[in-house]
Amino acid sequence: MTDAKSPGPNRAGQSAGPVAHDVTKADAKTKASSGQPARRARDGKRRQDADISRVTLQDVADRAGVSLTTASRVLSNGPRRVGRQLVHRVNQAVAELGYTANLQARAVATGQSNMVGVVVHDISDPYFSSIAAGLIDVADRQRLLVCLSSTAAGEAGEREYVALMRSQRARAVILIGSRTDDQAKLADLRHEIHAFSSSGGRAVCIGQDLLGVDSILPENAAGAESLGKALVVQGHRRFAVLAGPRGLLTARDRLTGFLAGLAAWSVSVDPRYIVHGSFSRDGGYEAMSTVLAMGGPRPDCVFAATDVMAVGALARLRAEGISVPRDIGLAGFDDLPTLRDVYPPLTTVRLPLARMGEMAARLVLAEASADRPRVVPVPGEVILRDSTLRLPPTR
Amino acid sequence: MTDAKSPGPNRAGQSAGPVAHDVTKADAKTKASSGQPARRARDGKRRQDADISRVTLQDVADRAGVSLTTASRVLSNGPRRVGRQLVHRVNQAVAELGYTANLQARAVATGQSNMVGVVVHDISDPYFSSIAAGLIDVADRQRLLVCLSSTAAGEAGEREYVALMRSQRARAVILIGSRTDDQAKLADLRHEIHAFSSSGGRAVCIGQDLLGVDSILPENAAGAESLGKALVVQGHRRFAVLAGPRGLLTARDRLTGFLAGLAAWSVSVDPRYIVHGSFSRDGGYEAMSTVLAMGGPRPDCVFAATDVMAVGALARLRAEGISVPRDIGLAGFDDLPTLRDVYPPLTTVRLPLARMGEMAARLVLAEASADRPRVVPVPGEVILRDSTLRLPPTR
DNA sequence: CCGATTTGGGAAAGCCCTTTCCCACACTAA
DNA sequence: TTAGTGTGGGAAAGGGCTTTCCCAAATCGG
Repeated sequence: MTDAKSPGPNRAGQSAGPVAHDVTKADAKTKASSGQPARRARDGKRRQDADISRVTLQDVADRAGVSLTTASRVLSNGPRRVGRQLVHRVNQAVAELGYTANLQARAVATGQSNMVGVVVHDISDPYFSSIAAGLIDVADRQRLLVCLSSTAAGEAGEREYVALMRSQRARAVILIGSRTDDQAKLADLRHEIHAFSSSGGRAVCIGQDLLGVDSILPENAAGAESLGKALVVQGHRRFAVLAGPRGLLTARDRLTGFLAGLAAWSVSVDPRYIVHGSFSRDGGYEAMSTVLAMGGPRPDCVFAATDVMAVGALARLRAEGISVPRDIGLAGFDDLPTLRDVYPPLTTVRLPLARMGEMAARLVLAEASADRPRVVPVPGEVILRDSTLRLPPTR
Repeated sequence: MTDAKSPGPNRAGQSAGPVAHDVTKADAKTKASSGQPARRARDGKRRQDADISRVTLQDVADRAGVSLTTASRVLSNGPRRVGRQLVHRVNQAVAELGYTANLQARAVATGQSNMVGVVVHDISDPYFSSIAAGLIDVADRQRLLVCLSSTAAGEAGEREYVALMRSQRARAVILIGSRTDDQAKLADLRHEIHAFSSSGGRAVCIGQDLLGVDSILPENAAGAESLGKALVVQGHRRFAVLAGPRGLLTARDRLTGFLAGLAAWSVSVDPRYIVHGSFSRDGGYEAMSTVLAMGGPRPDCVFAATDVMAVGALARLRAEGISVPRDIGLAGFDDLPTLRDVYPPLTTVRLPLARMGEMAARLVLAEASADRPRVVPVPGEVILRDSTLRLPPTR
């Protein structure tokens, strides 16, 4: 068994013999003519790094017998034209040496990069990965370099990553997910974003419009409100809510929106039946447990603030032998594609997650908004499925 | 009603006025003394970019009244020590100017970066996002910059991304997912990876050991074999296999492993009941359709090459009114956390996905393997759940 | 008190590119 | 002929950082 833990034998010269067009540096130099002391010194130093061969533009220029300038002009497609002959010679040299431009150096020289930082709370959460997928799709196509960070840590982690992106002189940063109501941390984050923006970067936020930057704004409250109304129309009256984490704004919006929807039909919720829990399968499971443990009449419908929580709740109900929807209704939020096949099919509010990611990417590419940040509202669509079906009492 | 769909009231001066330590460039310059023509020219050029203020190390040095060298030494924690006084002055200047080192420039100067490129087929697929989560978790902790690309395109896209990473002088590249048996494309990819490695980068592969680099290797064949045996033991005899895409090696391994497992108990599968389809929900759905459309006796157990396919198959069966496991058994592979609550609970082979990501990250950080690439096998664990339960024929 | 070491500071040479200038050399138009 | 206008090439000045090298001052053993 090849166990990586083992100390490992001595490092031998593994350098895997030269491939077809893998001309060595030495070879290139014999053909090149110039022998400035500067280059000699460099090569001397290079020797230390054993077989690591870094080909530079100078090497290409030497081999093609042109100046560095010309080589650069051929490779970076600027406005300046170069004669056919030389273009060909340069390209040939590039191929022969296996040269690739050093993008870092180019970024330093031009002062612009094509890196985009993306911050999600947890990439393994399908909510985020769906958004990220849309984002990456567009970004890849536009030859942007997407850097991803998973910051379960919250605002602190986000702040830190934005700072990192500023250091990287990234072109843009996209924050996905909800913020909490912690004003101090929020201020920190805003400050960092401000610094990022004023150093020339673009910032986009998906989820909330409170960072003072362009935002993609899912209509959590409105969506939840519509859902609430729809559930009342379906005949449900006694509700429980598995709200998200206390203080998380998305959770709050969905809760208040939902309650407003019920209130529109004069239905209210016993505050004890509003249970907070994390936006996760386990959070839903536990919150559901809490609800079940409570005395009093069992609610006839449960609203989980996210589909993922709903799945947890479903598991808990199943464990208890409570049937959905026969014994109790269950609704979620997000309409995650991954969960579209759970049984029974979940009533939920659909958000076009991949689209939201795409929109964010496009917002990044668009010109920075002139005076005030752009805010793109994204409506949610209530999808009624079996999980809240009101079955005839006869059966 | 908090409807975000409405045009929304005017967003007042949200821009959070200048914060305490937000000293402007101009301010800094009045205090600085030196006025070399070089710097003047630079500032003159800078003016064009309106308010975009890029603070450089030189600015910091000027403000602190030290040399560029000293400032650099304070910030890049090299071996060289600097006096307490100056350290303090520099740090103060950094804070006042809100300076952040330009990591690109640093990378150019030092010749090393901390970027790690990660290639997945589709980040919204929970298989990949689970692995990525583990990976990013470790990488973030080690202050590596994770860049992600979703290349549904296959080897071509992978090759391109590896090339990009070489251009970026990334420290490592991690390829996640299976390759096909297209030898030409594979050779291209290997060649590109070789170029990447010999320019000093590390390469790690998760899924297969055919790129000649360090690999995390899930034991697909062995896992599927065990599963096959277990299912026979459970009493199943007539199998159908929803294999993955033709030519995809992971799919092939799982298929052959499974068949081998059955063969160990002298059970064979009618080749017509081996249906290929994409590694996706829809792929499973369609493959299941094909199986159902076939005449002849219905199989009593279906093995889907991935959990995601199994979910698709389950949906298809449900649509047909066929009950799992009463009428037919169903097994998957991967044991995706996201799908652990589907009903009925899926028999499957568990792969420690997040762990695999972590292992890959650690492999990247470890020294390059001495002579031959390291290969870390990852065993799969058969998990028998209700979906293949053999119910007593009486009921 | 003196040569021998540390210390700690800075000038300048790199790192690998891009871009600005400047120049030589055709051509055209008058 | 005399500008006038492109063209296409290269030297050199950046871009923002690290690191080498050199030197002055401080410390130290005897």
